[in-house]
Amino acid sequence: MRLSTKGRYAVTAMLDLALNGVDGPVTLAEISENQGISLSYLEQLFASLRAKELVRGVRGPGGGYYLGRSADDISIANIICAVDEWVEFTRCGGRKNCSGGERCLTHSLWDDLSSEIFDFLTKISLGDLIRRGEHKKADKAAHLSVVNDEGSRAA
Amino acid sequence: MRLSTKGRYAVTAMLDLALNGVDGPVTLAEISENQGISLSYLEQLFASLRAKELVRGVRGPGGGYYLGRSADDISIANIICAVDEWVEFTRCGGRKNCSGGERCLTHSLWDDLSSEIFDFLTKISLGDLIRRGEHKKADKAAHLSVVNDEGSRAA
DNA sequence: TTATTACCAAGTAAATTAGTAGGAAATGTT
DNA sequence: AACATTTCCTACTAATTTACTTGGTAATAA
Repeated sequence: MRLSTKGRYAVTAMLDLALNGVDGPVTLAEISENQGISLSYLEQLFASLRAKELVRGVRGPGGGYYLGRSADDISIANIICAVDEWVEFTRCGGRKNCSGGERCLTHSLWDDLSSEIFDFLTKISLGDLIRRGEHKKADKAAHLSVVNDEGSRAA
Repeated sequence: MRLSTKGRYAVTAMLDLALNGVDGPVTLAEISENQGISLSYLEQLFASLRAKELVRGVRGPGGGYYLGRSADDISIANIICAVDEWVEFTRCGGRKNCSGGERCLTHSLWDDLSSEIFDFLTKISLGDLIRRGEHKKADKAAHLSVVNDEGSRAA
């Protein structure tokens, strides 16, 4: 698992798309404006996202992007994997007596950790993030306070 | 939260240190040999780890590194933060009507996700990883073992 | 027909990663 | 005291990745 700024850009853009794409497609120009990401970089990111069918593009005036499927069916891991090019970390394949030997122990430990993080991010969907945001928004709008529900954490 | 190969190197090295440092300090040369990380790069990483007091160096012959504190008191997040230089992602500080406005919503959502991942990695200690590895080792010892050695690969 | 949008490819500047080189400062051993 | 070993420190560099730029082509609604 890899978690870089590139992945964040992608998650942020997808979140923007999910939030603003409820009625009609969202253009990359809008997302670029909203999130301060260059248009061309977004194009690169969306090329990857489109390849994994996480988004669907519509050309021409009034066009833009839709989510490729329901926000509840798109996990954060999906998004990050689409743009971040899964990097194999254990380079023991070619190294002397790595398999079986002790020196690979740390590698397999890291692999376990890595897939645990992956599982974690797999369980969080775009839909989850949106609902979490709606709670926040509602709280703010109603000027309520003390509703301390499970997901939201004060910072 | 950031999770790069640099962080992995650090976690792997710390794991190596924790595993091999039970009786006496471990030299960076050993870790370099074990993990296939260049000595100088390890020196850089350990400079950061030392600054956060996650390791303690002993100079001279027979010297090397100890863990700065108990393996149970060192979280994966500690390690990654030490070497990875926490990057503030939300760049809204200077951007027009970002605070309060809708355009910051995705940012705060990402922040929540980010700190959730951070919490997750905070709850996993080096000690946890080691214990997990010991279980694996026991399994393996009973089996022993397919030597999966493929000869040449460019170093 | 035209403007608008996705889509595509090549190149580049900036940042980060990973490694080199050449030391100096401690410290145990001889 | 001399020496080898090791951390510690600085500066440089190659490779890679990130983020952006430029200059298009293709589809499509108006």
